[in-house]
Amino acid sequence: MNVYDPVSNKSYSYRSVDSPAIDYDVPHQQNSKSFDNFFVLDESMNEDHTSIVPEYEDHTLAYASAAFDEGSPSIGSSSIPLQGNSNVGGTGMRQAQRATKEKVAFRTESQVEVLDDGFKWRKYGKKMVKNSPNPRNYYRCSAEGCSVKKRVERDVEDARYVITTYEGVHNHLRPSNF
DNA sequence: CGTATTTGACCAGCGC
DNA sequence: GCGCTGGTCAAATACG
Repeated sequence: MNVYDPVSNKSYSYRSVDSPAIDYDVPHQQNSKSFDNFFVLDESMNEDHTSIVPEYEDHTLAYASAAFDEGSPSIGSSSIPLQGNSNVGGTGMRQAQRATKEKVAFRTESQVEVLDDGFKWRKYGKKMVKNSPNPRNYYRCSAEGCSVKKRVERDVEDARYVITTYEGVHNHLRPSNF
């Protein structure tokens, strides 16, 4: 899958995170292998342009990170270095027993906020968040019966980066127009 | 004219 | 409680 960013005039290539087929009947299982319908930038890009954002850390993200570490060495090794705003996760982390939903955050260098990841999204909200001049945008997967959400916001002090957080597991396959 | 987006209102959880 | 904050709803609007 390729995504063209008209502003930076670059074309990004995506691949899916490799993992065995997931069991859609168990959407919230505590199974690190249930992330295979998320997409990350190609390995060549990872070292400088992308990383998993640790600020949403709770059980789920720990699982997510683990999955990426073993499935995708380059991501794991490029690790999780860039955090200037780790205070954001402070309250969230202690709520460990909140019903765990799959939640994965990516930090991606891009001029455009909406990276086309192969799914169709319907925007349903926009919020100004504290400690950031940038708005946060809320999207829902527009396939019916599918309740996957994502939120997109710009990095606070590095406007070149976009933070995208996916939540949930698609109950359908990716539309095949890629 | 049907569908997507915008945007203020509304709501729920949490700390005080 | 009350107020702040983040997340969602929905009516109005824009858009094709």
